[in-house]
Amino acid sequence: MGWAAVSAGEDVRLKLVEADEPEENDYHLQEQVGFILRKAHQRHVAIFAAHIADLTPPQFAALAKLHDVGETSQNQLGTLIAMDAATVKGVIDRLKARGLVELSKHEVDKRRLLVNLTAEGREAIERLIPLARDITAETLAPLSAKEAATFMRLLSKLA
Amino acid sequence: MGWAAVSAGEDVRLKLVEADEPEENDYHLQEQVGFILRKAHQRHVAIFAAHIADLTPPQFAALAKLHDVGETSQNQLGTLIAMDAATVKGVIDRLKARGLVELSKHEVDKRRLLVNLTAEGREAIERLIPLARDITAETLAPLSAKEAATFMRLLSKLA
DNA sequence: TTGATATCATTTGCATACGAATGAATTTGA
DNA sequence: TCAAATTCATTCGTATGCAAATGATATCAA
Repeated sequence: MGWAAVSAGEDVRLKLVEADEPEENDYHLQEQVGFILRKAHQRHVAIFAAHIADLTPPQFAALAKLHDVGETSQNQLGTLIAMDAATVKGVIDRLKARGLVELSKHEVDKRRLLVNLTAEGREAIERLIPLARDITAETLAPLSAKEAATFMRLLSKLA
Repeated sequence: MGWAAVSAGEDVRLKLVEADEPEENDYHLQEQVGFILRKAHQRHVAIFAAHIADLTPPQFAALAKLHDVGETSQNQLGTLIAMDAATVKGVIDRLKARGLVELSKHEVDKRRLLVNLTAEGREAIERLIPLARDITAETLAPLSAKEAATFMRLLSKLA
């Protein structure tokens, strides 16, 4: 440590600080919620990829939400799956290129771009939803059922 | 829905399924741990950006870890902050371009690229760490102290 | 010793993710 | 009604994030 060479003077300062406040002087990155949140998300994405190789989580989210609510505008879909306009455009473009969704213009409001599942897209999402349940289960596997319920409740408060 | 035209027959099927298993037939994206994890992470990144505008969370993580452990190889740093080799290279390149880290070759092992904080980088991270504590606090603000402790414990199990 | 492995770093390609700027269309309000 | 504000979508630029391929170097093992 840097203060070893001048330990006498520095020691006094450190002791005073510690006497004033019980606060930890060190900063431990691995204890910060943002860092752990990022790692937990990484782990989940890896689990997802192991179960569903041909779709990313955002792509799955778009299909699942379309399956849930039916035809919507691209922007509205983005709101529903927490993606900004630029991001959702890319996701939808790739799903369209693969024939899983189709686009059409809104009859009345000419600004809107309507997105809908194709038959193939519907078949795909209905086939994948059971796998998604497995993904959720595997992600939460390190927790007991009670812990998982607590975790989901608290995580929801932060999202 | 496709079964509307044959609703009578489908209704029977659905009821039988529900009788067999108490399982929920609907799939609710907003209840899946991966989706909420992604949103919680998004919220944290937004809070981070509001407090520290000129650095991203990964860049901060790199500086904070370098401050903690001192000079290391680029790959080793990546391991410590949970980034693969390709990602950490980009982060370090940008920090180097801003004069916050400096690179050097390992004397013995010529494969390794050593990374270290510059004086400016050290000054920056020491100035920012108090803000990072605020970021952690604000991210966890929706939870009580007890809930936050529980959450951190459970989240760590998933990371 | 040397051939097979393993490690470190780089590069390429693809996929989010978001701020900011832009343009078209719609809605609002004086 | 019509100008201002808003909404929807697109585009650009920047920054992760990871798989896969490659090259250089180091280590291991027969």
